[in-house]
Amino acid sequence: MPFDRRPSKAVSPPAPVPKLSKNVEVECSGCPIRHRAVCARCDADELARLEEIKYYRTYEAGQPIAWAGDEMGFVASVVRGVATISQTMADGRKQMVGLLLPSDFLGRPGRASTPYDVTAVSDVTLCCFRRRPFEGLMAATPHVAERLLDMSLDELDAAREWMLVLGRKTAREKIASLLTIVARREATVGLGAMTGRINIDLPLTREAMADYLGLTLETVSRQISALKAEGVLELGPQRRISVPDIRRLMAETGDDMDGGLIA
Amino acid sequence: MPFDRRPSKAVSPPAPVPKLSKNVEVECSGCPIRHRAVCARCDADELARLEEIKYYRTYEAGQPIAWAGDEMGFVASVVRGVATISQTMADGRKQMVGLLLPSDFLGRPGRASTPYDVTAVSDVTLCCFRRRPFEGLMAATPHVAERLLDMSLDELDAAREWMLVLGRKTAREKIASLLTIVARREATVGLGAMTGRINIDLPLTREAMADYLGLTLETVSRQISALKAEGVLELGPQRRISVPDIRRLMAETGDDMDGGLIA
DNA sequence: CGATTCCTTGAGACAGCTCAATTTCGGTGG
DNA sequence: CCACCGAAATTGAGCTGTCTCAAGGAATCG
Repeated sequence: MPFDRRPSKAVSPPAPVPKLSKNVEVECSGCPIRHRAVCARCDADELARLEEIKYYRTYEAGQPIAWAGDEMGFVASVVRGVATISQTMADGRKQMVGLLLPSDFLGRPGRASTPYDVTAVSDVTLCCFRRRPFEGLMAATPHVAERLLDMSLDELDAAREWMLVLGRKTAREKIASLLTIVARREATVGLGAMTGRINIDLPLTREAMADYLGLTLETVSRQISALKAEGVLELGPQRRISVPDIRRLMAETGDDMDGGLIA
Repeated sequence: MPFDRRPSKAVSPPAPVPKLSKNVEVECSGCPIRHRAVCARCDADELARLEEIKYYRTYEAGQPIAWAGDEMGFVASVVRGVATISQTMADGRKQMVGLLLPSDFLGRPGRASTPYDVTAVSDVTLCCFRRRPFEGLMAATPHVAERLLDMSLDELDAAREWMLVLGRKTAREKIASLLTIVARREATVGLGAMTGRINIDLPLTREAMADYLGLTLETVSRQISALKAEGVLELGPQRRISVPDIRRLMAETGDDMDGGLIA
């Protein structure tokens, strides 16, 4: 059953009716990404106005969220799940250019159509805001725009870090970098420090990793096998990866990891 | 001989006296990047406040503007010249992650130190704003922050386009992509349309291009020689490149260039 | 003009790609 | 619960685009 929106209020017909899913989380206050998403700095008043224009939408693993060139009537925060942002060339070569994890922002205010394919990798829940009202809200209240600027600059840094990975690192270093980055991100968000054993839950197929790293899936597989053979990582079922000693993995990234957050 | 500036106007003392260079351009109204830089949307009032905290600084070709890890007391707009943003790995591998052309913004409000090396490639003039006052101004007036968000999102798009280049394109396609991007940018800014013969003034050495493209300088040289041999481009003195037919070059980028701005 | 820096070109090596064959995994229905 | 199926992953063998190492040549600048 789709979440039901406030049942009162004779539904204003222009609103696009999303046809999805059972979850009915409406309270921002209880939202798992409340303090990390684009709404992080909103005060009660701003939150209330966001709440008015927000709705949830879910996608199953593997489903497209948008194709390049699509009109996107909304922008959104990822509440849970993982999605990828990718570009495809005419002959099929594909490159992932972003990974959307919970609290990440999707879409660009002021632009109607995405230039990227966006795909749900695991089951994904989005907290969507219709674009127009969101843009109005951005103009009216400073905190959303401020936060979005900060998040965008973080993304730009991430993209630049990734450019180094793509342009200059070996296959092995690329794999280690991907896993380290995801591990770091998971450590930051939730539980666990960047030390000792770490479990990485990265629901990407070998092919998806390859598209991320600018490699072929065979090369990804070979490198992972090699790292496993050397004991740097262990493979569980369900694409689960366990890293006995995160520092050994980080040592394989090629980065100067002195300036690390190592205990 | 460098441009000489209006010699008049007793300098207002509070401005930090840049110890550089003879040029003293003070009027925003006559600024060549007035309508494209971070100040583009400022009204007269906001501009006046910017004018109070701004000062010019110049760097000669080849000089470093900042090293990774440096404290940066200012943020800045590039007024003229070209600078590169790059990252270097411990073992010397280097990757450019950004190209700063006139009107581009340098630095991140809210952060004291750069994570990147920034280098002047040609003689560069920056319009600098001391960081603290600039941050204050951003909080106080909406137009600067708005414009900066837009510019950052454009940069993010550019970075993502670059990720495709780095991850999935062949050496030849990389060269063609770099030249096309610069040509497009030059066409947008100034003179010339994206059609017919185009002159590209890209003051990058082969090595710098290689660092940009994730290649070696030898491969860059070979590919450029090949394109020249095929008549796709002509090499002048001073690193000047002339493209007889821009569409032939664009056809080599691997992009689907249907959606082009081709006449 | 020398000296330096940048560019070009060649020849051989190698990392990662391509093509191809199994094997393992995860689900599904009998 | 097991047999089966398709998708994903692994592994092998040979190929190739780019890198590495090396030697000249062309600019540019005191």
